[in-house]
Amino acid sequence: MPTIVEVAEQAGVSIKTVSRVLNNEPNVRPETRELVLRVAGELNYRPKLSARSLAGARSFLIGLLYYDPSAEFVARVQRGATLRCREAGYHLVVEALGSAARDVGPQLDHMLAALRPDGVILTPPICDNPEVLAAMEATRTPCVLISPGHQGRRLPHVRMDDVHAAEEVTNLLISLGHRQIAFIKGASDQAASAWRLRGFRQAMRAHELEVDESLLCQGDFQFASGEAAAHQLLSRRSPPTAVFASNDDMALGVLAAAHRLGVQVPQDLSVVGFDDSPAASLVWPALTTVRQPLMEMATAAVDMLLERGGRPTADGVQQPSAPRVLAHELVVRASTAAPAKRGRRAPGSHADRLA
Amino acid sequence: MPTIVEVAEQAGVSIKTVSRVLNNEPNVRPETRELVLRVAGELNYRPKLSARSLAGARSFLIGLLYYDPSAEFVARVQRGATLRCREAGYHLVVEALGSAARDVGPQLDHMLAALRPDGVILTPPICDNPEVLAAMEATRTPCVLISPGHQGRRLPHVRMDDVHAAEEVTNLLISLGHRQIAFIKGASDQAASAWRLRGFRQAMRAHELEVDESLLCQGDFQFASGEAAAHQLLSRRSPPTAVFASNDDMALGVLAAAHRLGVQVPQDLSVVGFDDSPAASLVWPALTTVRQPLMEMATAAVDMLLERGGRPTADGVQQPSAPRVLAHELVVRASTAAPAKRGRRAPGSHADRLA
DNA sequence: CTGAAAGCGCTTACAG
DNA sequence: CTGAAAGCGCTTACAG
Repeated sequence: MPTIVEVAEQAGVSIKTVSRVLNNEPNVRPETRELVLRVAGELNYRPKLSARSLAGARSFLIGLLYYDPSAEFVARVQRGATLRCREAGYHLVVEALGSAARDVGPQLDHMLAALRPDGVILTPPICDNPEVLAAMEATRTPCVLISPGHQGRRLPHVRMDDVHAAEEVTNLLISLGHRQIAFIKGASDQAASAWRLRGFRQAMRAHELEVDESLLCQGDFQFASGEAAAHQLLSRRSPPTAVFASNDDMALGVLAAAHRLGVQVPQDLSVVGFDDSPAASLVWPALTTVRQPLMEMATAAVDMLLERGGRPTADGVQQPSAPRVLAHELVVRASTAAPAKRGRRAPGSHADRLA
Repeated sequence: MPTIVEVAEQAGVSIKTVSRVLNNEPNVRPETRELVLRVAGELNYRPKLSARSLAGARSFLIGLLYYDPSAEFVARVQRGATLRCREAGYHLVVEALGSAARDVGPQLDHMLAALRPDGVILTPPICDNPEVLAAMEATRTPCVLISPGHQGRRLPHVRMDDVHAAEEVTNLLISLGHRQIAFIKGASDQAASAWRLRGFRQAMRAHELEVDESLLCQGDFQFASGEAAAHQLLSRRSPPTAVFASNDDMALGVLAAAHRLGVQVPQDLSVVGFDDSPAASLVWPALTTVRQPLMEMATAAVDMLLERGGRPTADGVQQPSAPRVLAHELVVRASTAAPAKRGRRAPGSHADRLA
């Protein structure tokens, strides 16, 4: 493998000039630049990362830290991050943090000290882990959080608007004619759960519909909790005509329960999820849901990191990047429809008055 | 951040001795070793990877290359690989190769030249890409392939026994009493498709059952192809009582088609998939399928890489590691059952004679 | 616009 | 069992 010395010799310049050309620094005569570029190309020269990293201030490494999120989540984030990294000449080092939240700090310290990444991307739920956040600050490693909860919102982050998305979902159901809408909450320790519930409530209020608190079920983002909630909801005297589950896995549980109970979806029951997981389009009927712009969020995160990590601004001040909120997409599929005319609504219910 | 010099000064030894201790080299007095370890611990010293990499022969980096496999596949492989890497003091650099198979070579060259990973893990389908394999050989980078097709089987690799797994699936159906078993093939350009089909044929032959070639459908591993195949199969005069789809996505398609046509699963039709994707346990009825030991395959791959990358053997010869075949698991769930007694079998069929 | 020197923080060969 | 020297392949700060 050729080194910078060989390129310099072949081109008849100093290694410093080669370095300047390869790093796109100014103050090189166009002809010199071209010459160096040509020689480097001929020799198929690639600067060695470890040498650049040791000599310079950058490591050209971005860390991606995660712990047990859904496979789909990691995969999408990762794809966005690796693509953007490659464009910028960076590389992505991933680290799946061990399950024991206890020793997450040491694990991180080790990784940061050994690798000295120029930035780190943190995904839920570890982007809300105080120990992780503390380790990042202690080592002064720039980081960007993806979809953080309340904890992380004071740090640079990129997210979507969960509240607004949940409003849109609710509006869709209302516009189809649904009034008895059940809502299955997500895990209570995740911020997204609260935001999605808030969106649901806001949309209902905006349409002057009262939220029937008995139609609010506690779930935990798992399939089984959606299934259990649906069993309970569908065996009521006056079952809801629509169920808004806080994520797709729970919505799939609702679907399974409906199948088992002989409740037709979407004729007898509309079902909506959240996430647009792969399974959402693989089940029958395909699930109406919300697509998170995960790839876009990841590329934005890399951009934010590189902006920070790049040359300091003219005035030498590093502005902490402002949060970015990316657009989501309501994906309407086959699991939603207008409620059947001859519903089994309870007489005198709020819904009846509206109908 | 402390450097090796500071540790050496504090401990009153040379940096070479510190280096020896940290690398677990022999020829250090136990007391000296302990002293250095204590000082290093107090200073919270971590050797910088770029310096070790530049000075030494190892980069402590393992590359994981993939291109567009299922999210679940990457996630499982990656989790196994990162965990094992951490244990060994290594780090995992992932690279999602661009979609254009054309410039995969240059992308790889760049990555290998810049990073100089001590080894690379290749996943399907790029572990069968001749250009990729050529780039690996050209740079003499050790690599281990995960589940390669015929192309890659001459290189070090780790895989499961697809043929045997498919036999087991088929045996299960036969033992339940099925005789009219349909098989949906996978994408014809993937080796796993052929292996799974072979397992099916072998099991049928072992039970002296004839394979009805009209019950063999061409699929492509996608949901839609399974759905289409099922529509065709279920509208036959004498529909099969069981369908063996070469992967879960197609099996989910079969499930969807069955639902739509009012065919009860598993009462009227048993359905089996392959992969144990997350959706497999999220649909109703939950899918009987085969779980690939992906995490285990990944840790084995890292082990094989580290063995090669480690100190050369006593005789200085680097033995190419032998392939490793890891155990899979047949996961029996709710989508399989004995066929209904009053089947709609065609009179005089082979199945009738056996029944 | 260009270059000679020093140095990043380790490991490698070598010497004792 | 231990260490002084050289060097890995780049970038940084400086000088011209």
